[in-house]
Parts: sequence; C-alpha cells; structure tokens
Amino acid sequence: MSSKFAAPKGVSEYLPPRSVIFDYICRGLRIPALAAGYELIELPIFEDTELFTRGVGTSTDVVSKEMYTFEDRAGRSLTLRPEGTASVIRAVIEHGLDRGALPVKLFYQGPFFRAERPQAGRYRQFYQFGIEAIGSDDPYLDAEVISIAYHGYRKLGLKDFELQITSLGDSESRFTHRRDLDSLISRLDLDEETSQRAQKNPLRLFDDKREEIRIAMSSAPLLLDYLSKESRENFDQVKAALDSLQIPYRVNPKMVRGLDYYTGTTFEFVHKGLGAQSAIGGGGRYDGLMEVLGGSKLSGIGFGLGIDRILLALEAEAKSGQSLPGELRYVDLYVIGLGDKARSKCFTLVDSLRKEGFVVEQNFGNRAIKGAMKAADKSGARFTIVLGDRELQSESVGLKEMSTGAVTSVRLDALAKVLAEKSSGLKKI
RNA sequence: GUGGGCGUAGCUCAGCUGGUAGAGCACCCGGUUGUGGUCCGGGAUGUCGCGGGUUCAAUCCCCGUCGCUCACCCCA
Repeated sequence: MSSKFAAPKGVSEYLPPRSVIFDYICRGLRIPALAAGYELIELPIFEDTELFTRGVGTSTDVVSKEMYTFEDRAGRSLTLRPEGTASVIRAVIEHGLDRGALPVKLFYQGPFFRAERPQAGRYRQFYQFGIEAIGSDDPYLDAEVISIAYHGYRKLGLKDFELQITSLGDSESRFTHRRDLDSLISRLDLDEETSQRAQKNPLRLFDDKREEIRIAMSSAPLLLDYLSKESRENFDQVKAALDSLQIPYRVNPKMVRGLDYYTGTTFEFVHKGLGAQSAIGGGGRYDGLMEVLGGSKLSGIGFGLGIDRILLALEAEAKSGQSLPGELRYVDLYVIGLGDKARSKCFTLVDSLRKEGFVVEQNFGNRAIKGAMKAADKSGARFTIVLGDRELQSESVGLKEMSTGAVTSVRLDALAKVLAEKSSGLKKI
C-alpha cells in the first residue's frame, strides 16, 4: 500500500488500458493536420527561460507563477516548456523556415509543464497536440486551422463539445476598448487581488465566477463592438468560411484566452462533461509574436489541444452511452507450447507468424494447459495454437477458434495458408 | 497560495453511538491425467496513510502531519 515512491504531484500517467486510448487520440488528431500538409516538428522540452517571459508575457499567470525554472551547470536559466507556440516560433526563426514557402505549417505533440495546483483535467505535466501556421493573415487560414482541430475531435468520435470564437481585433481596436473597460472597472469596488488582476488584463474579469463580478461585468463594453472595419470584415470572413464547411460555432464575445500574445481570431473548444476545466483546446492568431522573439514581422495562427482532457471527454461520453472508440487491445493468435521440445518449436513458430504480420502472443513458464488457455482467453486472441508432443509427432498444431471453441488439427506446413484463409477477419499490422 | 472532501486487501468500497477487520471484483489452486469463458469448492494478501493524545480498549473520538481529490485563481 504505502510504496516508497509515488509519481510527483499532479503529473498525468497513463497505464494500460487507458494508455491505448491516449495513443489513439494522438494518432487521430494528427490525421487532419497531415491531410492539410502540416509537418511534424520535434521541439526541446526545455528552453531558455527568456523565450517564455518575452513570448508568453510576464503579465500572464503562466509566466509569473507557474513555470518550472532551473539553472543548468553553467548558470543558464532554463524552463520546462509551459506551452508550445513560443518554441515553434523560436525554431522557425532560428532555422529560417520562414524563408521558404509560406505559410510554414507545423504540428507538434508532447508534454508540457505548469506548476499549478492540480485538479480534474489540470495537471503539472500534461500533453498537447498543436499546430502553427506562420506567414499568412488570410482569414481562410484561420478557418483551416480551426477546421483541423474540429475534424480531429470528430475523428476521435467526440460529439459533446462546442466551438466558441471571437476576435480580439487589431491593436487600435483593443486600445479604445481597454480605455472604456478600464474606466468601468475603476468605478467597481474590487478587492486588492481582483483589481490587480484587472490591471494586468481587464478581460479576465469577464471570466470571473463570482456572482457580483458577473453582474457588474454584464454591462461592460465588449471588445467585439469595438472592432475596426477591417477587423470586423476579417472576422466575418472567418465565420463565413466556417459556415461554408458547416462547422458549428458560437460567437462568445466574453471568451478570454490566458496567453497575452493573441490578436484577431481566437477560439476555444469546450466540452460539457468535464467539470471546471472544460476547455479541451484553444488557440488563435498572434500578430506580434514573431517580431517580439526577434524574427520578421509575420502573422501566425495555431492551436493547442489538451490530450489529457480529450481522454476525459471521451470517457465522459462513453459513460453516457457511447462506447469508447477503437479496439483497446487486439491479438490474432496465442501460441501454447507443451513440454520442452514443443516450446522450442513454438518459439520459432511465433517469430515466423509475426513476420507474416499476425499479432501473436505466446505462453511463458511452461504452464499446464488449463492455465495457459486461461491466459489465451484473457489475451483476447481470436485463435489459440496448441503444440505439444502429439502435434510434434504428427507435425501439426491444434488450432482453436476462441469464439466457438472449435478445435481443428492443422498440418504445420499448411498453417500459414489456413490462417491466411481465416484471416479475412484478422487484422494484420 | 486559499478552501471543502477523502486516506481500510492489487482495484472499488463496507465497517451500526469505541471492543485490534469484511464484501465484490481481480489473482492462485482444485473439480476436468492436453483445451478458456459459466458453475462449484478451496486459498493468499492488510504496520485500517503516518505521529501523538483521550481511554481498560481507537479503523472509529481529538490534535498534528503527509498524501490524494475537488473547487477558487488560472488554464489544455
């Protein structure tokens, strides 16, 4: 019970059979990205701390209190990556990827780290799948990026989620809006902590869950009403493009994104079955980020999808009737050898069957057949092959179809052919 | 950082107003000398999170502590 070691607080671990679903999610999400010509980028897990303080912004909670920062032996300050976009942009600039065809289209996946208090769907080590498209401000690109996330979720079989979108407009739009919003907030009677938060980013108050704040904010000016003509037209084009793909969305002018680099189109996917941390993914456009990080003045857009939360969402939907997608485990054949000679024969037989592409497990430990059959049953194998002294004599095997229990004797030299005949239903890998 | 809930078998949990522990599932063995699932019989496993206090006696009450969990803040 009280084992000496436990995983560090708040990290997500995935063991079988859940790990199979985790893998299924990772593979599923990248399909729409690959279909749109995005390419994999593998990034470091830690980066120069300054990349995040400058890229994500010191006013964000992520940077100000949630980073795992440490010094290496040469005294450099490094930080476990709390998000992916800054790293992608850094790599694009460092390697001059933006000097080729634009937009640069990349996807990534892996662990991220934030030193927060863990709760349902929020971990200190969590996993994201993300894409970034850099070097175009075409509203169709906004819609494409959103559609890739949307189709990813659908590919996995997710249903009970909502896409929310809004636009943060250009800097003039935000400037005039903020002036009006600040003047409203300054008239509110806020506690110290809240007013400090409001100073950093007044939009955050739209997200506050306290009743009195929500009432006070209900009359607050909405950024969406302050968009310049150009920004508004751009947002309308994004919406029209989504409409043309029949991707449902809800415009949520009070949506708040946590990272300060967002401009223009921003969006979030929210799942109903999740509890307090309901966002299963989100993203948006970032006009100034490339420049802030020392690159050229290119606009980009991307998203990050929370794999941990998608897994929770799939489980939540499974609970309410849907079955979990995909086969959790698949085995074609289970091979049992009885006795030393037969086991030696089986060991090579298993190897050759795998080379033919079958998923094959074998029995270990020279168990009695009863226990071995039990293990075969548990493996989920569709067929079990039994080979003992009798079969060795006749150069055959016993082939048992597990669903019916029928056993047939098959000559060894005909085994591959017989299995091939039966394998119309077998899933070779 | 703040607040609530919970720590009993590998897992999920029960344990009435204090008398040193149980169920289901899983696991192992047998009923079936070479054939799984169902059924029947048998079996192993716990420092009752840790430390202290009250008491003749604490899994149960009190205090502390650690851990988990949910929520706030914030976010994927």
